[in-house]
Formats: sequence, C-alpha cells, structure tokens
Amino acid sequence: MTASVSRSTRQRDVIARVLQDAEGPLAVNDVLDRARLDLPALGVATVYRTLKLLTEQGRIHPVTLDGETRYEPSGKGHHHHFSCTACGRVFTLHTCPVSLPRGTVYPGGFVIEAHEVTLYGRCPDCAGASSA
Amino acid sequence: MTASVSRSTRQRDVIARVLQDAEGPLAVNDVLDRARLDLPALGVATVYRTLKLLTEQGRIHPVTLDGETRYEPSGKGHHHHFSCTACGRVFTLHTCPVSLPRGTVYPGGFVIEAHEVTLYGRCPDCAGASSA
DNA sequence: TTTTTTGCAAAGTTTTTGCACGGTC
DNA sequence: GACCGTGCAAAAACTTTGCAAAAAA
Repeated sequence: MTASVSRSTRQRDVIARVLQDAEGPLAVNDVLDRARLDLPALGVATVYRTLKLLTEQGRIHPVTLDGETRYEPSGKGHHHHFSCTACGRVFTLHTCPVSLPRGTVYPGGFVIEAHEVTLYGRCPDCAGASSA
Repeated sequence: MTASVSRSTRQRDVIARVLQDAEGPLAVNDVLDRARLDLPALGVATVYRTLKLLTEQGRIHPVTLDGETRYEPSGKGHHHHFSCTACGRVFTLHTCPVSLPRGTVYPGGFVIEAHEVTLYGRCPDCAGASSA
C-alpha cells in the first residue's frame, strides 16, 4: 500500500483562494457560496473535506467566533477579529489593542503564552449606513 | 400580543443554580448532566429553551471557548478568560488588559461596542509546578 | 491506467419545534 | 381556571461517510 498523495484540484485551488481573498475568517457556508461563483456544482461535502485537509496541512486553521467555526489562512501574522453586530461579518484586524508579551505574568500568577481578542461593534459599512 | 410572562419553575431554578455554582462556563451537556442530578427527567429541549431564555433575560450569556459554546452567569462584572494550556482549566480573570471604551473607532472605521479577551498560558498551579 | 477526488445521497449529530399534559399564578 | 412550561418525539440544521463516476498523475 502506498501513502496517499494529495492532488491538486480545481476545487481545492478555488477554496484556498476564497479563504485567501476573504476579509476575515469564513464559515463553511461563506466558503461554499463564494466558491460556487467559480464552481457552481461544488458539493458541501467537498468543502468540509477540503477545509479539513487544508487544516491538517497547516495551510488554514479554525477560529471559533460567536459559536461558529470559521477558517482563515495561516501565516498572516499576529491579528485579531472584529465581529459586526449588524451584518454579522467578521473582519481581520492587524492592530493589536493589548501589550502582553509572552512570559508576562498576570495578576494571580497566570503566565501568558498567547492571547486572543475579539472586538464587537459596527463595521465601516454598517456604521456609515446605520439604518435598520 | 401580550408580553409573555416568565414563570418560575423548578427546572429553571435548577439550571440557573447549576450555572451559578459552576467553576466556569458550562456546555449544554454539562448543564444537562448536572441538572439531572436533581431532576432526572429533565429533557434536553428544556435545557436549550431555558438557556435561550436566560440569555435573552440577560441572566447568563454564551462564551465560545475552544470551539464549544458554553454559558456562564452574567453580572460577574467585566472579566475575561484564561485557558491553561497545561491542565485545560478555564479561569475567570477580573483584570482587563485593554482600554477600549464604547465608541472607540478602530483604524479602518470599526466602531467598538464591546470586546472579549482570552488569554492562554500556564495557570498558577501549572506554572509553579515547573518553574524555578 | 491507477489512484485520488468529487458529488450525491444516506447516516450521524446537534438544536429546534409541535403537542398534549402538568404546573404556576 | 387560564395560560405558560415541560417532556417526548418528530423535524430541521449541520457534518460526516459510502459509493460509483470523474479527474489527476
């Protein structure tokens, strides 16, 4: 038996690109919708399988926000997320609001290794056209 | 269309107490298991409905940690969570590492309403066990 | 051609909903 | 007694898995 080799397919390429081009981490459904613009016949199962594959390969990774699992490309450096309370979209922010270097000891004796910040509010689009 | 009145029931009391007595935010299943110690016949649907009700009443709120939606009592003041990468326990921290008043406008035009911070690292117990 | 991948559909899971009975007010 | 809440079971929503056909190598 041979070790299975991961092949390059149109589906995988499109899904990977969709994630790369996204404004932030995408939920399975977002990926499906966007990828179908290029591949109308794309099946849901393929999306799930591809997201799992890309995750195992370390090319993307899951982020859970508001109880929903989303995926974003790895290697985009330190960043955080902004969840719009109006339209529900999630954006990636490259500005970090905290200063917590690794090794910082928090009150109580908690030794910090990493941190995650999620901001909530109105995204530029919704803040500008604040009509409901 | 009368405003529905929320009644006090044994199920709701037990579920609320389970959350209050918990050492940290609980997942639906945790709530179900613990509440059934007092109410063996408690149905899953009731747990979901009650968690939703309590959330709408603002008495509890959901937090997503490690890809799972959990619930914790509200009114415990502004706080954040620390997830120990060694023992897996989640702690509540009352010190806030960020200064982001409501209305702050983030670069790009994001209007901040709230924020959530999750810190990862070694809790006091685990840090002490391996530090010099 | 050989082996992997895909799309469809069936099978699992998880969460929500419809109902009749039971409980609270 | 009126009306809300509960448990059960069915339904809907969300993921995973089995297969034969299609695609990559």
